[in-house]
Amino acid sequence: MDRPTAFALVDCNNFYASCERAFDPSLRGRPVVVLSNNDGCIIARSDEAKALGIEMGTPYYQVKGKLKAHGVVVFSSNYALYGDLSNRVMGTLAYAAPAVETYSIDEAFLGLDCTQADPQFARSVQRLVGQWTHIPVSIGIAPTKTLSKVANRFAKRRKRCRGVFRLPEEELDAWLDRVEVRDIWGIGPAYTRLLHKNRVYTAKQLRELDDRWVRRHMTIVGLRTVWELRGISCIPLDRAKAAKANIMCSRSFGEPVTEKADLREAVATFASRVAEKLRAQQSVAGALYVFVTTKRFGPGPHYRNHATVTLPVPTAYTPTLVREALRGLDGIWKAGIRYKKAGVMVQDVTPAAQVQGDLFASAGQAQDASLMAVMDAVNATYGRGTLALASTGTKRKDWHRKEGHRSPRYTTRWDELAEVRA
DNA sequence: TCTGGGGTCCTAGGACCC
DNA sequence: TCTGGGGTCCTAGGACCC
Repeated sequence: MDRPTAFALVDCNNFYASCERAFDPSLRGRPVVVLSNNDGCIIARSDEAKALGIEMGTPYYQVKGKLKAHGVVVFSSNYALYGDLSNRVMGTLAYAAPAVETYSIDEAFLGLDCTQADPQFARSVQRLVGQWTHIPVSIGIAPTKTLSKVANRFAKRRKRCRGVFRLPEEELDAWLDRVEVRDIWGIGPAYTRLLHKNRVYTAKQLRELDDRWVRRHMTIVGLRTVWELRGISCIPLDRAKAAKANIMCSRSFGEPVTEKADLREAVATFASRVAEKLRAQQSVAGALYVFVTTKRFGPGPHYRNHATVTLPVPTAYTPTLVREALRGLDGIWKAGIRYKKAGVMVQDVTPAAQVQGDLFASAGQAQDASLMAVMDAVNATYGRGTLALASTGTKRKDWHRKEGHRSPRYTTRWDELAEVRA
């Protein structure tokens, strides 16, 4: 179904909170919130928690007392659980509908033909997901993806819709008049400011804007949004999820890190996690990026420093990625700084199949190695030059051209500690 | 004291080549 | 002496998403 006649956006309600609830029915009807990494801030709220006026993204410490006073059940996040339940929801959707695009951990677009573009069908999907996964979902139906997002908002907010809403094409103007521009998919804070400055406040006004003006000030992306609001589908259903072009693993630290050994351990962990993700999508990376930052809030100075390391050979081999990440870290680490966050990102990611030789096979061998074993290997080889790697033989077309950019062997770049605007 | 962790796409401008 | 233009690749930065 390349050209569906309509789209449905299926969105899990309060997903993380619903996941916790799916496993503990006694939580039904009670306010639930889920916290981010390090229990830093609130990233999910059940309806009951929302009703108490608890805002998304609020730092936990600011509302701790309030949560306690209202008997709110608080969870640290459990991404393994959420990922698992997400897979079950998506699996159910794939069973129920012919064309599914998994858009995020808690959202999917369905491509609908003319027999399915009605609330009846959506209701049956909603029921099935509820029965099979215990996750409540809302479904918005409309002629384009952007409008299905709008429809989904109404599905969620209008109680009598019970989570299903089809945007009536005949009355589009009247409905879009009630949608603020900031609530449109694709319109963020910067475009909201720009549009307000030009006295555009609603989706209806946005879709009446002149194409040339939109193109000039909001790029082609903004123009697509405007056309989609007019009911012209510009963003197709994308059923195959593409391999990631960048893969990152980063964390904020609960306590500031000042010891180099601690930072090395963290960066080694991030690099090995990245290597796992890389292998999971059958890819190898050509470069990696390491960064460290101080805290972002409160009085300065705030610093961010980073290094890019071009790998001699694209690889997904854990010890190599860990070693190179540590090499990058060594270039940017400075004593006497309280680091609050660090991360590793691999770039220039290509399918492993494009690189001949046994690079990928050898990567697999490291897959089950414990982090300690990896660290041992790293420590054994670190600073002694290269770890023995498979041949560089390759038939990749653009490889030889790119090869020119890869000399000398390590094109490591690191910047002086840069002050970040507070 | 305490503030998430991922990603994508587009554009402008400079380097370089012919 | 005068003085080109088209094309590609790369990078940084800005916008957005969940």
